[in-house]
Amino acid sequence: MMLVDQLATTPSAPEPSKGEQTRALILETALRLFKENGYDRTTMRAIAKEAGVSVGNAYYYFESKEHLVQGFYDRMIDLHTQASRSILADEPKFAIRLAGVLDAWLEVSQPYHEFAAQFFKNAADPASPLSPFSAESTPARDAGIGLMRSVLLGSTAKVDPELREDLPGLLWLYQMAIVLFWVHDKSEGASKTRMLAQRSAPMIARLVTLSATRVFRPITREAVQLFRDIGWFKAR
Amino acid sequence: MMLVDQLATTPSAPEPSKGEQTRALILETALRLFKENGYDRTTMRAIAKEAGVSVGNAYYYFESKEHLVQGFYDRMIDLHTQASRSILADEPKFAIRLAGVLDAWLEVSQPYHEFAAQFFKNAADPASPLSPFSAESTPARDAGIGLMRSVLLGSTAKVDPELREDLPGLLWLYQMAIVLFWVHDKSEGASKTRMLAQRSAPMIARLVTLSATRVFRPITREAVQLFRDIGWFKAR
DNA sequence: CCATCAACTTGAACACGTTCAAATGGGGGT
DNA sequence: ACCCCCATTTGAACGTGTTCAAGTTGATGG
Repeated sequence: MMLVDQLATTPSAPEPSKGEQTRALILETALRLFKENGYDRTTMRAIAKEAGVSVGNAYYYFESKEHLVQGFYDRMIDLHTQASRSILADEPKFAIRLAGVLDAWLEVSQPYHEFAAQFFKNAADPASPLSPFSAESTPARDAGIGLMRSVLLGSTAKVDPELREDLPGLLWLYQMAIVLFWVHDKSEGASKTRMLAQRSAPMIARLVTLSATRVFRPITREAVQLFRDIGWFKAR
Repeated sequence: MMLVDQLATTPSAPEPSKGEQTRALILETALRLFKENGYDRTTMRAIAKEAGVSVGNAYYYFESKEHLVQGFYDRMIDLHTQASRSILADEPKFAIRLAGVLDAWLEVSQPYHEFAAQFFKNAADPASPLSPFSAESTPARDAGIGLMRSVLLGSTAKVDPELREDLPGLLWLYQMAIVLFWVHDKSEGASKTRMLAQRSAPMIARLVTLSATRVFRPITREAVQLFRDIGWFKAR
């Protein structure tokens, strides 16, 4: 009853059924404990106990401990999109838009650096639902690619039309590379990753504009064709 | 006293002490079971039982299940180096040398594809000794970079001198990207990865030669400087 | 020949993620 | 009021990687 009030903060608040309440309670508890104590040190038993339910109940709503992290993913994407809004609205230059979006990501992710590093191994497992390349991550991946699409579309950059459609997917891959570096980055405040993002973004931007020039178009198209042939842009 | 004898064992002088025998027995058994049944499905109890020792005994010689995989790494590097020997001896063109070495890697790794995919999550964990970026993997990493160095040095390619020293480290990174793709590759015989390697290698080669041209030198140097500034070539 | 000591070996015990047969409970049909 | 159904909930039990106090062994010095 009290819980209804607590959880009725959803924007549209459609149906806070009993099950949904329990599910939300477990998820909230899990994310809080993950942030407080880290992923590895947070046991399913602790989550259940803290949420006031049984272990089995947590497994009734979430297939595994990893699946609990999907909720974290969704939240991060939300925060990232929100944090990117202003730069995407105001800035016309592609390089700055790109750098801004990357910086926004680092900003919202910073508090979860340790947590992220801990469960990253699961995310890298090809068989894990947490892998950014997995079918389960399709929504998250599409959201990320969509963000890169608006980085491109809202800019004044001239791009080879052949590349235009597939570029967001490649930019997302570029972002994943930066995330990979970030996870391994132990510098204070991830300053190395920030440097990497701020200085590599203009270089990427230069490559993108170069792709439209006569000399480079063949090379560009060869690369894009290769990505297509290995199924990079296909359903995953 | 006894330790002196035990540790004074030169590479060629065999000193099959009791401990070393047990250690080798456990390692051999583990690698065989890994290959036969996969990493996850091979339990420490099974390894111990098959080797005719106790579980605790296995932990006396290997810190963890993951540490057993270091032996696998070492073996792979050995096989890879050996499989690359002929192409490195005969072929002068950089692109073909690079593609050949990548193909050699795929060839020797193929039988372990499933096994590799299963423990790859551990390898991606920044905290794991199995991470290719970890301190424990320094010998393996150096061997890999060394192989790329001989790909470069034995070729006729002209490279910006500024880049020449650091290029092997970047080529190794390129190889890691291909390995990452390979781990996720579910196509028959990893045909997609083979395609990726065979077609991307010449493109990399073209980029490398372009790096020496007047137009590209500034861009090249900017990129190399960035890698240096984020500590890519530094001790890890 | 014995005592000693460190290298080696043991297997029960621990904490974890996960499973599942059984219990619970509330809402709808009669 | 009753009963049934099924979503929900329970917690003991399983298999795993890992730990550790205790035991065994074999060489060494007396």
